[in-house]
Amino acid sequence: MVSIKDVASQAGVSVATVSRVLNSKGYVSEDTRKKVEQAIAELNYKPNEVARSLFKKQSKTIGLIVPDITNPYFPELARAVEDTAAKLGYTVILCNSDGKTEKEQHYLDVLMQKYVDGIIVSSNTISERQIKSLQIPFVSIDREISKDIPTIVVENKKGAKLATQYLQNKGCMRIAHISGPLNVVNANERCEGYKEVVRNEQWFNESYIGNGHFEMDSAIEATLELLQLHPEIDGIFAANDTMAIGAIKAVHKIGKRTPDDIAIVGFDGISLSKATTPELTTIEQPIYEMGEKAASMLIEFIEEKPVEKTFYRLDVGLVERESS
Amino acid sequence: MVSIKDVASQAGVSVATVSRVLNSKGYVSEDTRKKVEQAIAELNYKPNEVARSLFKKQSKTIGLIVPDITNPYFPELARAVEDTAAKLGYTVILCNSDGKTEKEQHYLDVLMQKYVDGIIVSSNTISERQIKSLQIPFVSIDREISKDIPTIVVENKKGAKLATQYLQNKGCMRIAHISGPLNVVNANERCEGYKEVVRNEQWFNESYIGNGHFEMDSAIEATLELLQLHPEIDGIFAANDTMAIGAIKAVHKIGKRTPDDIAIVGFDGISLSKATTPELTTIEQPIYEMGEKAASMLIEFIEEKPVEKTFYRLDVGLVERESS
DNA sequence: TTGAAAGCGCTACCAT
DNA sequence: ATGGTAGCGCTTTCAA
Repeated sequence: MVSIKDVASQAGVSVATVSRVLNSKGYVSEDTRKKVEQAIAELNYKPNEVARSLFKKQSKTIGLIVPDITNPYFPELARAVEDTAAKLGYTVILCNSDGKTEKEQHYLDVLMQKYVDGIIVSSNTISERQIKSLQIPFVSIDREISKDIPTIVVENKKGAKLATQYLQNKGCMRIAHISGPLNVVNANERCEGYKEVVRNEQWFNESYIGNGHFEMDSAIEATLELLQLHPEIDGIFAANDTMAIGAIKAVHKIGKRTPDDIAIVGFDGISLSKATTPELTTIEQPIYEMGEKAASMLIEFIEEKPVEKTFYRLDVGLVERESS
Repeated sequence: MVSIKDVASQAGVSVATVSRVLNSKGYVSEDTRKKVEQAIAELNYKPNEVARSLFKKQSKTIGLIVPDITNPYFPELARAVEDTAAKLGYTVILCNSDGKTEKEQHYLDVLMQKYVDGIIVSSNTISERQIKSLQIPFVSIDREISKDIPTIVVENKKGAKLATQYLQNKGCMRIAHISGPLNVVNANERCEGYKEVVRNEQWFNESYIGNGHFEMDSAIEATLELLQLHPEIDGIFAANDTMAIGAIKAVHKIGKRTPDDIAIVGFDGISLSKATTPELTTIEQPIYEMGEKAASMLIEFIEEKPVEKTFYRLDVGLVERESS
């Protein structure tokens, strides 16, 4: 690799001068700048970012910790983060935590050692203390950890109400809910939204809520149980799209039809939801926008630019398709 | 951040000694090692990887360039790469190229500046010359660039033949193909495999091949055209799962049924293929294994360990589900 | 067995 | 306007 020294001698100047033209900082005469630029071009010189990082104590790199990039919600998020970071001159290190505290802590350590300039995390187990002790810019996405931590989330409760009311308006008389793990804030909020709508219905009781883990198999199982217990169910609101797809499968399995016998609504608006038959009616999150916002906010922190707001609760909307 | 100096003075030794215990290299008496380790623990010292990188000229980081992480094929691949890299002490920088040469070149430059130790790329546009000029370990995945470049691909042709023959065995009399972009090697191989099976059928001619771009909308369009031109088609082999899903939708749209009227087989085995109704019969690639292999091979190169083989063509298999 | 010091490539301060 | 040089945190000779 050609270094700044090579450029300096090639151009017949000192490394200090080369550094100046590199960073457009300090006085450089037009003439010498030309010479240096030519030398750079001739040698195809690219400054060594590692050396820069060591000196500047920042690396133009951010870390992104997600539970599992294989979960269809996260690729779009990751893409948005990467796009935005790249646009602003940053690079992103991807980490999969599987939602496990040890893995998260491990990655946090590794990222700190690599001098990343900031971190975006989607986690329910990480604590405010843990984050604060890092002492670097941080954004929590899709999960609310503390009002004190910059956060991007969506209107979970509102979305859940929207979904449930929509099902009511469609004429559903018995609406069940398949929840996510209730210790996860967003799953809990979605469940609350559902309950708020049906709580006062005379038919309602807690047995209309089945528990899933945000993935398909658990939802199939939950749906099957629900339908056995309450054959009169004619509408299901699932706490995410993957589970809604599981619900569709379960309904199909016992020979009923979607939406004719049972209408189904999901949550998230992952691209998968357009690929199923019937296409899924869902509460759409602005996933790309969330990633974009998280990255740009993080980088504003990093570059110490003024940040107007540090807590975003983005809006969601109903996308009506064929499953309802 | 606490540095090696802090540890040294805390332990009452020189930085050289601390470095020795850090790397278990050179002589250190049991006694002083204990002292140093204690100091490290007390101060919760973590060596600065950037400084290490600068000296060692390697960063324990690898780059992963994919066209688009949002394409359902790549998350699983990325996960495998990340898992394997993490296990071996490496970190991965994710880059989305959209298959564009400029973006690829840009990321290649950036990754070089960051001193990544190696790069894994999925690309059709990148050239052997480009790669060779990088002078760092490199693995091409899912795309064959040159016999000279370490590569992980699958038996595309064999898989395509498998799919087409299977459709024949299922009793299909007129089997169409929806190809990917034919300038992409794997799309071309899959098309060749299909042709090899049907070429000698009396009904066959090139108009049974529709062109898609490996994504859903193009496949819907292609299928609609194909079906209009040849209403007698009773089997479709799509060059990837996303397009197969598009085909299912198109078939559904014109009121025919899958698999009763038209059987459909895809290619890839992405997790999406299990989520559709009907579930997709497909030629399954060992995606995770490919990512795993790519990462471990790359790291073997990086660490200059002996590598037995540098070109893997992994096997594929038919997974029979409901769409056929 | 340990320490002093050079040097990885770069930036920024201080001279000139 | 330009150059010399210290120093970012670490590893690795070389000497002691």
